[in-house]
Amino acid sequence: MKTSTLQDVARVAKVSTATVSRTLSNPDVVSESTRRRVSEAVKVTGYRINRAARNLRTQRAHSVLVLLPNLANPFFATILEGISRHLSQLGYSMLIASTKQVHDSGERLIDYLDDARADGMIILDGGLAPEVVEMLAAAPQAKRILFACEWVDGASFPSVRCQNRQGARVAVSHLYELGHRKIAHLTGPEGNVLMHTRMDAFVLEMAARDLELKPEWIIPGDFSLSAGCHAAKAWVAMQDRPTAVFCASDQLAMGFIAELSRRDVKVPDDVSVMGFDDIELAEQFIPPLTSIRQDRLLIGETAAKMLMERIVSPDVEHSSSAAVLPVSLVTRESTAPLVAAQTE
Amino acid sequence: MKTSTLQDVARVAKVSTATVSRTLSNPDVVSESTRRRVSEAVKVTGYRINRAARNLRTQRAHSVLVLLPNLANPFFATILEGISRHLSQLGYSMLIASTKQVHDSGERLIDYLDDARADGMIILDGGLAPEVVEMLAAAPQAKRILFACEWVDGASFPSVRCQNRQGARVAVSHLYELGHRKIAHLTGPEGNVLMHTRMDAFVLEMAARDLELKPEWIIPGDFSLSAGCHAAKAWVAMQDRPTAVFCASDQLAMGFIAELSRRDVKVPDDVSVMGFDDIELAEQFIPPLTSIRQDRLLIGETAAKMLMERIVSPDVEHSSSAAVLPVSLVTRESTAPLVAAQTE
DNA sequence: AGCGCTCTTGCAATCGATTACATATTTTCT
DNA sequence: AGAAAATATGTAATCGATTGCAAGAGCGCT
Repeated sequence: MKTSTLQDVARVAKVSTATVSRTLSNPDVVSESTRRRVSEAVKVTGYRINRAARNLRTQRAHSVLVLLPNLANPFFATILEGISRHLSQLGYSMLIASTKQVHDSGERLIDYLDDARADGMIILDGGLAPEVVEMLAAAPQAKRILFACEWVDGASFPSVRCQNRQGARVAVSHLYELGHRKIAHLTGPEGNVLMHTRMDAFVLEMAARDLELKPEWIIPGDFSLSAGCHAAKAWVAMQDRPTAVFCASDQLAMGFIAELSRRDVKVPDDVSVMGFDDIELAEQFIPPLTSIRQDRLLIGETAAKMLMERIVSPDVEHSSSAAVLPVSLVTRESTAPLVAAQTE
Repeated sequence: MKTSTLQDVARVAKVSTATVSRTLSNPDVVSESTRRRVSEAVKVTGYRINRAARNLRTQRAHSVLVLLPNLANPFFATILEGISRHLSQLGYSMLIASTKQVHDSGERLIDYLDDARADGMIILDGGLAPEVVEMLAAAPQAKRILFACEWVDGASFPSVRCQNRQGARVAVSHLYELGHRKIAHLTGPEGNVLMHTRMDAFVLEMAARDLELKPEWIIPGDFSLSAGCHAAKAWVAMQDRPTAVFCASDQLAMGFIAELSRRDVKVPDDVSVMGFDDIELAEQFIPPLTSIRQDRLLIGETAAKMLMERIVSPDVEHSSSAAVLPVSLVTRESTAPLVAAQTE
């Protein structure tokens, strides 16, 4: 009933435990005949390696911690899927925790790396407290930490991100080509790197095209549906209304459109709206949402890949410290050419 | 730079490693004075326990595997949050894998329990292949497996679920009280336990109220948005249209409403629609969705709690083998009283 | 035959914590 | 005072796999 150990296999195969271990982890060094005997013995005994023992001996946890701001945000699910896919290929497991929870429990993040629970860490939260970031950066394990999606300006951790600036540029360009000249931007939360990056690129692109940009056309939000609703009220109240709104997230766009439709403002007839992220729901929304697509599966896989490279060979110099993944415009029905009626 | 071990602490505190270990895990048995000396030494050395070593010695992984059908489904996020919350309180970690991925990688589920990677397993997927279920049930570790949300009929694993039948009854009752007599049910995927349970309870409740139920009013679906869209087409095509539709999930309801609105059918004016689950989005949807609420955080916490009890004391008889959590009706704007126009 | 080489294999130490058992010390009770 | 009980601490085995080192076997070459 008890699971069998290397010793059991060794006994059955009539070899030493060393030989069994080698057969399993490095088959080339053992002879053909013992290899067969051992394989047979493994089958007979139903041997499964004991990971706790291996982890202790090899000083590896064979798992990676993924840290999210908030587990309940569907945006992260596909990224996790990508991470998990790559990790399990390499025999690694994925541990999940939320920054909030870790913080509340009084645990220090670095402990996960310190106490042999995880070999590395993928952080999807750029909003860590500065003292936490500093502590991580100073730790000897800092090389096994990687940021994905979000990042911390000034810190030197490797990261995976999408072309946020390019996304904002493409968005403006798309709306411009539809004839829009008065374009607003509904932003993410103050202090968030993505919010700043996207807003910054938006402002620059507007300027590059010589488009007027009234201060009130930068509407502060926070990526959430309800912020989108609030923004809709602000938009309605403007005397000089933009004819198109570029939202920093799909959720914002959905909230914005939902509130407008409650007030009988039609999208895209009365105003064009686009989002960012291209979450699953964007396609099903009414109207289907024009958005900037991020390949979240690829983000996850790339993050896992980069991190694992650094874990497996900590000493080699790793080329790129930031992978920037492409975004693309997905045109759907929430944006439309400017019509005369709107400009009146 | 190397992390310090029990030995280091023992040396500094001038006691044996045994004493240090006791001080940390069972402080009551050591004297006040050594306790202080050890605590001091722990602080000085910056000691962190090595979990791999402890896991090996105690034969515990101090982690639990959570198995989902699909990581990308936002429905599970809150449940995970609940599980993780409870686990981390007890110093346990949460490992995540998707059934599909495990299957594709050729790994056997039971291996996670066998090889000291996890002490227990919470399965959120009732659709496991029968041979997999059988294998799990036959394993000596079967007592450390628990199902949540979904379950497998006939298998004897403990489980956590919500009052699915009660939910269906409350739904019919709600629509009935609004005056509806012709009520359709849009189901989940064929073969899914939730689908069958909810449909079954729906049919019984309709019969109990002596309401007519045409076969075509049971519309097959699969919990997804797009199935909802298809169902809407079916509804439009009916000669004798139900005035209310009870959907087996919120996503179904949203897809259903979205497609109707494309065809200028108004909800709730022309037809009342309600969902099941009360996902975050239900409230933001247009119109805000009437639904049957499941407390997903509680489901997660309860599942973790029940499983941990069984892991910590495997020998005591555990009272309830199935926790059934309450559901509640959340009335919003997608359901309305029947009006004369609809009956024509 | 004897030497050196390669290829296999075994011995035994090791990773770092836990804990049964033994021992030393103090307290309690008659 | 002396025995018994209670308390505190140390000794050393143990969990199960990995791996440096040494040794044996087999081979070719001079």
